[in-house]
Amino acid sequence: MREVRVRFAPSPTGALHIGGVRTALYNYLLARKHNGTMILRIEDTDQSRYVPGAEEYIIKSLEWAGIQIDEGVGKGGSHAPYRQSERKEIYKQYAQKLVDEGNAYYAFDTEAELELMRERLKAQGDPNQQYSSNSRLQMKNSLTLSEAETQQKLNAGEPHVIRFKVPVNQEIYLTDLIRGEVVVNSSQVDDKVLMKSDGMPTYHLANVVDDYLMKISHVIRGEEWLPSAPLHVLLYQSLGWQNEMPQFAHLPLLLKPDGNGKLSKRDADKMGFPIFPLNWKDPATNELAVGYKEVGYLPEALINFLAFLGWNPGTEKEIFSLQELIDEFTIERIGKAGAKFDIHKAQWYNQHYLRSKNNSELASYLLEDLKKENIFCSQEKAEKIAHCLRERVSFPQELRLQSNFFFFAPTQFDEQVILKKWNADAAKLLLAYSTEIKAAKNLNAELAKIILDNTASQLGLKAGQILQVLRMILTGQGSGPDLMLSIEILGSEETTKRINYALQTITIK
RNA sequence: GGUCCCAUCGUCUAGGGGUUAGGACACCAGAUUUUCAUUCUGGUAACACGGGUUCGAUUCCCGUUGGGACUACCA
Repeated sequence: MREVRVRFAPSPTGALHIGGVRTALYNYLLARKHNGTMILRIEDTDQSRYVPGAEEYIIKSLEWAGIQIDEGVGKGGSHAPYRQSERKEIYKQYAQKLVDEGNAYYAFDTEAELELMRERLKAQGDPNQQYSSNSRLQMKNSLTLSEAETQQKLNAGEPHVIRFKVPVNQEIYLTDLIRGEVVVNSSQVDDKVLMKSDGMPTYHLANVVDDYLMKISHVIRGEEWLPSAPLHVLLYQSLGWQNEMPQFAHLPLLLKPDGNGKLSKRDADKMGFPIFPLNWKDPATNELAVGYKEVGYLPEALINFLAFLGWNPGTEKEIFSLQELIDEFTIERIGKAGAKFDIHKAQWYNQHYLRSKNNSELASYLLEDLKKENIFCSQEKAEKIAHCLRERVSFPQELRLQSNFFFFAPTQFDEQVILKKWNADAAKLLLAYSTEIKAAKNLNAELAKIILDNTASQLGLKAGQILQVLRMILTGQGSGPDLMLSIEILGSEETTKRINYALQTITIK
């Protein structure tokens, strides 16, 4: 097997889509598995779609996800530059070579003329109105113009493109690692523009040239590229690189959760889940799209989830660290069918990975959030809170959300709960309990429970009678973490204070 | 419209000529929990359809249907 060199090659037209993260991940897994090289190439040949900040965003996103780049933009390497806009001269050379050898030609057609061509072909009943072997001879290009005319136009600086001269009626064979053999007749391929009139190459030329020059061994990309793969094969052949052609693997698409179609930002917004790894503020609209990171997804959870969208190891194991994914990954086990994106599964992974953290790690999430609100909390207390909340959270932020009553005493109580259980006996027990708790030394959950049971039996009552009320009084909530543990964290002073407040506030009916 | 790709529970998927078609998420029920959550146990639920090939097809082949991608001087 030749040295594995793969690339992730996004264009900086906005934030990195979650599907792009998966593509990057699969590339990365293959590279690491074979001690190969992961390259980041920025495909910024469309100046009109360039979005400032997108490149940095892509790099940061990959970094957060744990996908490491060995070579490329922001990293350097022996095949630099890795930004296509900086490789203009290189593409020009190869385009020239194609023209010189008769595999490409200059075309001077205007947009209006192209439109006219399509209409004409349509009227003729041509099923696909393409600029190709059956129309190129009717157009204004170096195939129809004399050499002198062409040269004259070129010298005059007339706007022009370079088009690929696709061979007539030729079967193009392409082996895809995921889909097997694909055959397409060249008559279905149009004379694609290789060099645009602004002097920039199109994706097709730049991609092939760069993959060749950067010695890419495997092209792993989304299925949306499958239709143009035959064109790329033809390009490799015309450039004489058929023996160095990379292997192709076209990944199944990520589909929207309901209905059908490619997963889009719109769908994600509608269903209420992120589509981008990190927060992204659209510089054009100033609109903020919340990222997976900010919503509280752990990178290891997202990665595990993403890896299983279209790939699986064939065993029943579903929890995989990045390293385990690297060890197990094979292209052969990537599926062919598109995968609907189910955020529930991602949540489940997140919950799993969050729980695998120890109390001190969980505490630091809580502490961080508290700090933003200027709420003081000791490390010890935070860890205790983490301990009693750890089975109840799927996202780090929930630690703060669910622990509010530890920091703020409730001022209002749900009447429904109070009314149901409140009576003279309950009040009596509560008062007695409050007194005992106040006197207790080294109060902990166990002791709080013993005191409650003892107090109740001394009064000939049952602890169960007031538990619900006690919870409401102490936390302001009808449900929550273990009450005795909560009392331990609250401490004897705060606990008695809250009980007494309730006794004063709630009037017995 | 044309070209190409795809098709197992609601979802992600395993499997493969003869299986009680397996797992996970979700959902439902029961148990545990003084609550809720967790946890445990159990349950509902799938081979799109029609033809072949075959002793036998969900699996192989063809077709149909359905879905998707592409069809720009965007990637």
